[in-house]
This record gives sequence, structure tokens and C-alpha cells, in this order.
Amino acid sequence: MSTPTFTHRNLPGLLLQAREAAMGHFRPGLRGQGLTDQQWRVLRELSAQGELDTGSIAIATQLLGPSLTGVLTRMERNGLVSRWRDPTDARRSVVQITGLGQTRVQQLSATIEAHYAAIEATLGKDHLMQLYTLLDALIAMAQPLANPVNATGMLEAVIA
Amino acid sequence: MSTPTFTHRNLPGLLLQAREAAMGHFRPGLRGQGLTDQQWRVLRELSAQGELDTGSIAIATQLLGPSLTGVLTRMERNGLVSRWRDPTDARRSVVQITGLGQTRVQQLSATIEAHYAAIEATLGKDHLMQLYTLLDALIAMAQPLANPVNATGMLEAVIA
DNA sequence: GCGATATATTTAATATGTTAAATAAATGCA
DNA sequence: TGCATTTATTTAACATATTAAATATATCGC
Repeated sequence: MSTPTFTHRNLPGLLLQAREAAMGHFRPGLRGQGLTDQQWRVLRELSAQGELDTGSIAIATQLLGPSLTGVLTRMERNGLVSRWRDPTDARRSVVQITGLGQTRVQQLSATIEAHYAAIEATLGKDHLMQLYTLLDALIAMAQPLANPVNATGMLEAVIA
Repeated sequence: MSTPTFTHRNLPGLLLQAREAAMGHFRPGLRGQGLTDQQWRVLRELSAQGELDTGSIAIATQLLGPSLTGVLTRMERNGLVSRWRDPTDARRSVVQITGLGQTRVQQLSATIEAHYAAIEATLGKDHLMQLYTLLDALIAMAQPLANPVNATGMLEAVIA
């Protein structure tokens, strides 16, 4: 018998499976409103934060700049958000959720909250809080390199 | 002040951020070997399990059938895996890791194990085990609908 | 053995992800 | 002021994700 190559469990794989398990509860509702996962991430963030520049949206949603460009273009086309240039810094784009976008969020929020209640009931509230804490700790480990907008630029900054 | 729309934290978002945090440690090594995230998932699974049919690979890697088709095509082109039809059931494709693929896994495994040691040192071994347990519980909640190969077919099967 | 149904995978079309390079505007400083 | 550098976003090229439909093979009941 040869020694197994990996002695630890596949952490990214488990996180991916867990995310898919959670999204499995939410996804049918999103699709029912004509939303992709990525569009929902943007919409949820805008709903919570008000108007945001695309850089902040990229960080909050874990979407890279080029992906976000396309996602926002389609969301604007579908009337979910509006976009304009920041007058005080013409490099930045600012995005706001529209009334239609708000409506979509409202239509989904009740169902989603109900699913959270189900998750809480299964795991137990204390265990869910514990999970949040552990995920926060894992996320904190990566903070120094967390800016997802321009990974190349960040890397160069670190090397320099 | 209006009531916030969501009373719970964004669990899929946290899982995504945590996964990105973990992958941030591993990704540079993968890219250094010319591997995408998805190719690595397939390679790691084949390395652990030996030869597998594409359906099993899809489940293990959380890749949908059509994505997997393209990923395997490119991996075969790059000499990482070989593919053939199952002689006992010509509907199935069977995939095996090549020597080159094994080499890539070996070249990466030491670095990756070292990163796991770092994660364990930061979180503490007990907390990491606890995290595994909680993720397992979350994953188990979705098991009845877990087959990712053909979500449409599964849904129809449930409805029927 | 044969046809209806079920299973496994691939094709097609569109959306998203990733990397590098380009564009554009702002900032810093001679 | 004027130019080099930095910052923010977009474009381009290719890889992957998603959904529905197509293809091919297998299984079941007769």
C-alpha cells in the first residue's frame, strides 16, 4: 500500500459543496425571478448598501472587474440597476438599484429568510453562529491579499 | 429607519469568500503547473480514486456534465488524463490520470500540505475539525437533490 | 427480439470567469 | 504647468458555467 498523497480533507472542495448545498435552496427562487447567481449577489449588496462604485461591488460580491462589467451591462439592460460616472472622479462608475431591482429583492427575501430558518433549525442556532465565526477566521487569513478587483496589480504591489 | 431586508448573514457569500481565501493559498501553485482550478479538482480526485467514469467525476468535483466535457477535452489534449468508452456500457466514459498528471499532483502536494498545516496552526486543529463537521452537516442537508450531473433530470424525477 | 422508457454524455447557445493588455482619468512632483 | 506614475474600469481572448435539446446506448416489459 502506498501512502495517500493528501493527509487533509479537501477544504476548498468542502466549502464549494457546502455553498452549492446552500444555494440549492435559494437558486430556484432566483431563477424564478430571472436572476443569475451573480446578478443576485450584486442586487443583494446594492439593496443593503445603497449606491456603490463598481470597485466596492467587486469586493463585496467576489466578482472580478471584467466579469462585473458584463454582469452590470446585462442588469442595466434588464432594468435592475442604473449606472453613471462619478462626477468627482470620472474613473469611477457608480451603480444604484432600480425600483424593479428592489421589487425583485422584496419578492425573494421572505422565501430566503424562511430557508435560513430551516438551516438554523437543522444545525442549531449555536452551531450556525459557530460556523459563521470559523468562516470569518478563514476569510481573515487572506485579508492582506483580498482585493479581487485587480489580482495582477495587487500581486505586483506585494512584489514591489 | 426601515427594517433591514435580511436578518441573517449571507451564508453562500461567506462560503464563497472562505473558499476564495483558501484557494488564494493554493492557486499560485496550480497556475505554476499550468492548471486551472477545475482541472486541479479533476486531477486531485483521479489521483485519490484511480480511474473514474465522468458521472462520478462530475459529482466529486461539482462540475456539471457540459463543463466537464470541455475540461476533460483540454486535459486530454494537455496529456493529463486519458479517456475511453466503458466496454461493458458504451454510454459511459472512463477517465484515468496519466503519468504526467501524477507528476503534476506530486509536484503540488507538498506545498499544499504545508498550507494546510498553516491553516491548522491559525485556526487550531480542533476548530478545523469542527469546521469540517459543520460543513458536512450543511452538505448533508442537500443530499436528496445532490446529483449535479443532470439537474433537470433530477428535478423531473422528483416531480414525477 | 422489439419498442417504450430510462440513463449517460455531448452539442449548442448564451452568461460568466480569468488573465493580460488597453484606455482613461487622477495624482504626484519636478 | 507638464509629464511620469498610479488608479479604475473596460476590451479582448480564451476557459468555464448553465440550460435545453440532441445523441447514443441500455434496460424493461411484453
